Amino acid sequence: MLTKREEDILKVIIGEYIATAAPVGSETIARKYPLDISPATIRNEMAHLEGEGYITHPHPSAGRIPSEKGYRHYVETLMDNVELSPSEQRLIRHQFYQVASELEQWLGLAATILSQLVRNIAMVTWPRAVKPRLKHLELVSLREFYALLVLILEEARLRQQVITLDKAMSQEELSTMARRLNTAFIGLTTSQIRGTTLALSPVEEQVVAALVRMMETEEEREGAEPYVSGLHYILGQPEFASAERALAIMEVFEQKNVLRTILLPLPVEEGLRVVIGRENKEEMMHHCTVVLSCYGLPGEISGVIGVVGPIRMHYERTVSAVRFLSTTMSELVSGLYG
Amino acid sequence: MLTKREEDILKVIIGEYIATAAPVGSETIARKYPLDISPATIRNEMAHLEGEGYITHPHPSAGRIPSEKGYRHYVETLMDNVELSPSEQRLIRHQFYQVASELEQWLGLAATILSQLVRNIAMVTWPRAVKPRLKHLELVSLREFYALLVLILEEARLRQQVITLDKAMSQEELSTMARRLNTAFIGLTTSQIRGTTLALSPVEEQVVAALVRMMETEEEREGAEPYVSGLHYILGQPEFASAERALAIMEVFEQKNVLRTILLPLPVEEGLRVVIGRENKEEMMHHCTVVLSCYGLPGEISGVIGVVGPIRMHYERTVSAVRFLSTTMSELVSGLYG
DNA sequence: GATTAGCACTCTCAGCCTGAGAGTGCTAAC
DNA sequence: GTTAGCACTCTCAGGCTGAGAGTGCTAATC
Repeated sequence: MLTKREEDILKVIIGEYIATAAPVGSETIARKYPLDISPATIRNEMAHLEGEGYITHPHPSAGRIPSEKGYRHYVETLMDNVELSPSEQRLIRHQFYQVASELEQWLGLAATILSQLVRNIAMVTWPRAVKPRLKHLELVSLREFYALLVLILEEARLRQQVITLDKAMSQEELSTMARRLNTAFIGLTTSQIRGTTLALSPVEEQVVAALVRMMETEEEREGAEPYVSGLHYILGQPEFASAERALAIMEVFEQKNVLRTILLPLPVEEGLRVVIGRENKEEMMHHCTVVLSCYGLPGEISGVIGVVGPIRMHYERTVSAVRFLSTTMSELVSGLYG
Repeated sequence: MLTKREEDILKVIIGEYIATAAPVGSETIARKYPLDISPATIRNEMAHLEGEGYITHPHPSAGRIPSEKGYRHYVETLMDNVELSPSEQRLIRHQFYQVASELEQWLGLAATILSQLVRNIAMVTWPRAVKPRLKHLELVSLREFYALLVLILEEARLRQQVITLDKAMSQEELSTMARRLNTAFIGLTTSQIRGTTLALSPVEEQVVAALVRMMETEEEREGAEPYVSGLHYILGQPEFASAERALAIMEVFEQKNVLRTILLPLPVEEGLRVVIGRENKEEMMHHCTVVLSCYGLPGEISGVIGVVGPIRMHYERTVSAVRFLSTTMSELVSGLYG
């Protein structure tokens, strides 16, 4: 167990280290913070903190830096729970109301705003219903034997595909077919559509096959690529200046499949989660901290919003920014589908 | 004017420098390439090449490196005009035929393939018709007073927007309205739609206003964000290892508006263009070379495909890769809209 | 007259050393 | 329990040095 004073010192060390990126010495603490104890006492306490594993030495004569255990303790108990300033909150809300009320726009905007707020990489996934349901389908004639099949799913998501037809069909005929299929399939999930018994012409069968295939693809993929913003911030961080680690991060963000492993650890419950350094499953992310939160309508339709940055990140600000944007996005989403 | 032998030497210097990123000395040239002249002679020739501005010294006792003028000369006259190997060509074509025949998929795939081929950043814009024309519109009821307006434009592009309605309308009523508007507006450009005299109900007027606004936005924006792939390659290049220049490039690619200045210099004629270093308008790009090509159906519907990398890039390979992919994309696009 | 060998000269770069600076841990005194 | 004092350790920037690479010039050669 740590004493109150040890916790104070740990908090100061982490605060200083986050701000300066340099090891923190006992002298510095005594000078900058009014703890009213001498450097020597602080040194004794630090020796204990080190024994408990909350801080370490990069080398014998350097100051102390927080260990991952230290950060974890900080995030869970030490950290103040601040909020974004009212003026920032107003500004952000304003930005959302300025763009068209389209989900796609909001997602991009949320990623941009968040990355600027925390000066790190931000990412936002599409909110996903548990199973895609067909809301509407449309067939548009492109030219003989070719038509564009457009699906509108719940959550106002569009999917399109060019399909080949067995016989030439006019726009009239296509529209009639679309109306018939709409009546039959509206509001259904993939498996329900497959279960429907409906007398289909050969051409209709083709269309339904394509439809089912598209919806299955939709079910399978763990969401389309998330919106990512602020990749360049990683290059400004001293711990990634060497280009080598930065390269690793960039590769993670360019290989879409790896991204999944970052976003996966969040159970679909509400609340916010901080994954520090080696707590990440993906080895490439061992030098990063991820702050994630779900947004949307829990149980119905929800996505993930989060930040990726170096372990030495400004946790208070990051957590408050992620929390605020996740709340804002939840409001927006529920406004659209509530 | 340069003599044949000087051109040979220049070509060797550029080839060596591209391969090794290190200044090239007279000894190296004599040893590695069978020009059958001594280092001393090569030195004399190099002095002349330097006088003419084709190469420079980083410092007095280093070898020579090509100047931008040298690269330009290389690209225009010296460089061999190679093609991708038949097996590579086959592989690429195969990859295109494997994905669904959707433009969106092709664009992403083209960017990915190109960036892997040249190990640099690749980008592909949407192909754009000169003026967007309405192909089909659709109205889907979301809930009372809210509807989703879906536009399908030529080139199979979808746009959607949630609109607010003055009075509650059922899906039936919306479909009827959509049919009426389709009949009136099909195949028209924005200005033609505005010019149409048609008796409209207040609600219809709302929809048309939204429709016109969406199409205008479409006209204005110089294409949606291009597909970009391979950002991480820039970090592997020795000239960008310092993280500082890499940062500049990353910022260019994250601020979408700046991207326009990279893609703008290409006149909408056919053919390929190489923009070397300071030839770029954008100052941030002064350390980069951009290789661009139009693709599509000239005059009707065309986009841009290209590569961004350090000035010291493998020009032969880059040019051949961009050329091949632009041809392939042209074929695919014309297959869809020819 | 073009080419080349020889050589002095210049500059970079890695490696080494050094002293200043920062910080610790221990001990003994308060 | 706290603190002053001090010896000790380690890093880091700066200066120095020798090896290495490459040039440009000159004089000899083809």
